[in-house]
Amino acid sequence: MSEVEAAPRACTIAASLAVIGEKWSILVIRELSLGVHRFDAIQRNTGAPRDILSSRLRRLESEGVVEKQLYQLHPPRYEYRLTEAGDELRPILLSLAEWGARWTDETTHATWLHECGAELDLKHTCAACGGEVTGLDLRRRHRSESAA
Amino acid sequence: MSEVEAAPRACTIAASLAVIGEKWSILVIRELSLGVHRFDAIQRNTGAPRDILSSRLRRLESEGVVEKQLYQLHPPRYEYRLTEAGDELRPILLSLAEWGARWTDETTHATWLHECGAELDLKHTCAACGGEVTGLDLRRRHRSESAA
DNA sequence: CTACAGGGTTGGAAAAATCAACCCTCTGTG
DNA sequence: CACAGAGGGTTGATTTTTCCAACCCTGTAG
Repeated sequence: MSEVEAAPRACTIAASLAVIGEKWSILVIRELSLGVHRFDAIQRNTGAPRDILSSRLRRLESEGVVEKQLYQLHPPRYEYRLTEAGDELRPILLSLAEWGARWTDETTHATWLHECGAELDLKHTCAACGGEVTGLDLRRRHRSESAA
Repeated sequence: MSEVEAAPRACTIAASLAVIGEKWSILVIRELSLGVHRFDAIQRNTGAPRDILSSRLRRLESEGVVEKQLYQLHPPRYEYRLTEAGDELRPILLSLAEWGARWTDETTHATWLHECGAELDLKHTCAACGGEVTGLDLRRRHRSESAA
């Protein structure tokens, strides 16, 4: 009778998706990354419905990824900026951009360039050993134990 | 007069999301990356409803990210594997995993380790200049012109 | 004969996303 | 003053997705 009931795998990929995995969220973050900070412009550039955009911005704000800043009183006007946590989503955007360029047949889109002028071509290396990261090696380790 | 009608930004991030951006898709790809290839196990490990999983696998297959392989006749049984395109989604998974570990308060999850034994800590560098990639620099360049 | 593995499909209920229209505060124009 | 536009949303009705539980089918094990 020990019904183990098989919970889904708890992992940080799922945890990330719980924050930014809803429809439109990543495109909103893309716009903020590109320096577009206002509701109307974000709405136009992403194509998200206004009500959904409103809801996503609130969600991202409550998750600490986005900050709302008053830039004018009378009438109050806000703009949205990435927090540090939001800024660190950049590698995700870059990886998505690169994959899409390589594996989708978008031909009319803009190209992503690195500041050096070269077309986006990322290398992902392990900060510890310097080796290229190829495998996905999951190991269970409960981090709460290091908190004494 | 000239109604520009402001189409949303065409970009490869959006193109990628059109392929893998639906709910559960990335978790399915995570499982395949981890070597879990069968319907039931993917269903248990992700927590996705069976009908949705079925629909996602078909979608990913038709997008060329996943391949369905018969591993037994009588009764016919299939397993799912990543194609080369699917395999190259790995950097996206890794970036998501890393961000989640740093910015979400998941404490009971497993940790991702590189094969060298160190905890996941990625460096993203430009293959051309070797410099760390920090900016997101979008430039319009129509690629169809180089196809003569 | 019954149970279980494996891989799904089906129908109905619940939740999300979409769309169009509206609201509110100002500022600028005639 | 009246009206339009910028900017940032909200509201209500409709359509799509998701979710859930139950079912189906083939074959093996007890």
